[in-house]
Amino acid sequence: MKRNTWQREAVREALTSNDGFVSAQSLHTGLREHGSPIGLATVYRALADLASEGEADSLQSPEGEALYRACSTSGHHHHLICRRCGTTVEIAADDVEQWAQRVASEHGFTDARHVVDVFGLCATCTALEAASASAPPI
Amino acid sequence: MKRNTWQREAVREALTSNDGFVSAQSLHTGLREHGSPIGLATVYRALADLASEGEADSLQSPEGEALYRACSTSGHHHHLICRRCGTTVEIAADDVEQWAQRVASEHGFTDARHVVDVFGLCATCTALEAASASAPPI
DNA sequence: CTGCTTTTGAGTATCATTATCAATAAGCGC
DNA sequence: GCGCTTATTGATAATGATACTCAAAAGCAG
Ligand SMILES: [Mn+2]
Ligand SMILES: [Mn+2]
Ligand SMILES: [Zn+2]
Ligand SMILES: [Zn+2]
Repeated sequence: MKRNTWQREAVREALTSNDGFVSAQSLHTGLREHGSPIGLATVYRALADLASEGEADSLQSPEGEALYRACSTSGHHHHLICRRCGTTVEIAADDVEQWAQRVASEHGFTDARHVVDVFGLCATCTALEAASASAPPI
Repeated sequence: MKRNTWQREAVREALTSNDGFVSAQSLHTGLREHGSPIGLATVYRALADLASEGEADSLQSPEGEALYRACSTSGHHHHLICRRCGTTVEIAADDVEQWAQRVASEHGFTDARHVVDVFGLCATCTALEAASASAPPI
């Protein structure tokens, strides 16, 4: 049977209290910095579990690192992610769902899944970027 | 200046003669098996160059490995990929382009890029799958 | 051809992720 | 509460992809 441990709960909470996507590594570092003695392997396992149970969403960063997030929307959805700060907006996209399904079957493909993510700079990071770009060097 | 070497050409050819997405590792293994003494680091460098020059497309496999392909379409496009054999179909998706752009700006995001890939089983692999599933064990 | 400079590649380093496995601790019946 | 069974943990090692190092090799302008 599946047992309840403070470790799993700690990972769940850390994910929930974070509003953007995070990597297993950074989540582990964060927990440690807050005094938790949780092990790295356990964080990886907990995240994999949460993801397989549908409690967390995961995606590959453009650099290839796996990122996780506790999403509020329960059904299938996609994400708009700030590539600087990780801030994430959940987005529904019925049109895209249908498009993906149609395009696959039109070419004889079955069992189609899709990866649809939008990466950009959130409003805050856009402002910061502009400020630092126009700021004169010392 | 950029020099021409048989290594870069070998990678370009290997990519072109392959109709699906391939990883740097498997491309290197393939070249070696055909007698080429090309080095692994060179394959990585050549693929990175081809990708940055727009001669190759790249994406992250669901497992996080970088895959490359020499695409016939020159402009921006997406892919329908067989997760078993790698066979790839290039697909245009104007609707999705506009959707991505709109969704980003609606939320104040700037400099938006998107990742849109469809993975499935091509017709051939679907048939093979069905055959092996119904085939009685010895 | 010569000389300068880029490119190569074997080896090493890095970094994320997974596997090991002995020690620990849930949850169960009592 | 008390053991007992067994899932879970975590330090550590293993794996695997990718990047770096640097001396040797090879383009190419003159
Ligand atoms: Mn979708
Ligand atoms: Mn697009
Ligand atoms: Zn941001
Ligand atoms: Zn196939």
